[in-house]
Amino acid sequence: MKTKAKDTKPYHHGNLRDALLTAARRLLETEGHSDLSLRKCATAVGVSATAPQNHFANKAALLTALAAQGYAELEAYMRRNSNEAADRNVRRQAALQGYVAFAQDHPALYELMFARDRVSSNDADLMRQVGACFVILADISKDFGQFEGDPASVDAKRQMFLWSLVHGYAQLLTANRFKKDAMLGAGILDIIPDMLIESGR
Amino acid sequence: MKTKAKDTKPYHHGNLRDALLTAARRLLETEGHSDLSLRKCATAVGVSATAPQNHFANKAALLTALAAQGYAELEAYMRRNSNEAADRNVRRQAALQGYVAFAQDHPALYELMFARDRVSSNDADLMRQVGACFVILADISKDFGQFEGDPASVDAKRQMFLWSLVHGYAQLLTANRFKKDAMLGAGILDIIPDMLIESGR
DNA sequence: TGTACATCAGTGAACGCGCGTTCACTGATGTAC
DNA sequence: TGTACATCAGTGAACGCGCGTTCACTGATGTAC
Repeated sequence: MKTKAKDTKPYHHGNLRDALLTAARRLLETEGHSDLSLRKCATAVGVSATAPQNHFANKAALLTALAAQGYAELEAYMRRNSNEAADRNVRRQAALQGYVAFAQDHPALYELMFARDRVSSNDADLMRQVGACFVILADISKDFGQFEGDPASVDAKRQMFLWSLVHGYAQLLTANRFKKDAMLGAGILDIIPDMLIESGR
Repeated sequence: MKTKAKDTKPYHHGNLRDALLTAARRLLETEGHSDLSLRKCATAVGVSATAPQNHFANKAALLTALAAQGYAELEAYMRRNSNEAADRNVRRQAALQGYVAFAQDHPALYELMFARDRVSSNDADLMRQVGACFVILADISKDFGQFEGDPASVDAKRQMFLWSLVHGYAQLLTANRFKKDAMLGAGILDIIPDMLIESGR
């Protein structure tokens, strides 16, 4: 950024990759996934239609980067109201509420993150960010609920249970599928059966 | 269908609407949602590009009809291994397994059915089919799990809990998000904590 | 410290493609009399 | 029972649009000597 600070637009953008991602996120949330195009992102940033090619090979690459960014933020949301020193029960509640809050704040991005075949799921950066979220999930699943089987499969079932529950809740909530009045006030913690809360401490 | 059974193609198709829906379903599952177009459906059926307009105003109308069809089938899957005379515990297990089986058999359609903003969700037929599925959900949620609150909100929480769990499981499963070996053998019934099964009978 | 030059990150015109949609039309069907 | 005619469900050429992508190019940056 050592270009002279005139008001003439510099030839090189400086941080086009990030600018494109930001524009893509905005378009994703405002126009929806299927109306998102590389050209629109380029135009939004004020750059020619071909400029994005220097940073993203194609639309899938941009969506993949977007999803990776999403998982990084999801992790931050899950961590934002607790820390490693806190009781696991506190960590679990905070992580679940953060998870749902993320989905509510970025519903289109959240949908993209869990869509089939829209993102190249073997991307290294994406896998890393997904892994970081899974670490939290594994942590808050420990000792939660009773299941049958050997230790490894009990662990797996705990993770699947909690992840399915919070993911399903987040998606049904953001897709506006909870219609009944009595549903509207119920948060993620409210729909976990009491007995699990007792035994999960 | 009183056209003479020559091998010359009749001018009128006879059942173009259904034929288009069938073609659309095949394209949806094989090519993915974003590559589905009215023109492709028309071509697949062997009809001109403008013929579909007589039956579907636009792509959204076709997708909506597709989703409605999906909910009707989901209901059939949920009912297929039990009947109203069976014990509620049997009905619940059968419905949950049927639900997941449907998602596995038609993953792209299932994703469409729960996507945000791809379908006109105020469509009367669609709402009716969704309602029929919800009736089953409400039935199998009765007396399942303990929650706090007045009866109406306890009912709502039970439904939200079970729906979130099975929807999340179905979606994570079909999106191939269960990666660990120990996860692969665990079905929807395996990830419900034992204590709920005991008390839910 | 200067200069030459390779590399990087942009431009802008042009392309072919598939899309939904319009338009004037035509063949088949159903109905009134 | 026949006929006239309205309506329905299709055809096929044409359109404008936005898309990703190509191509030759150019301005800015970084580096070797």
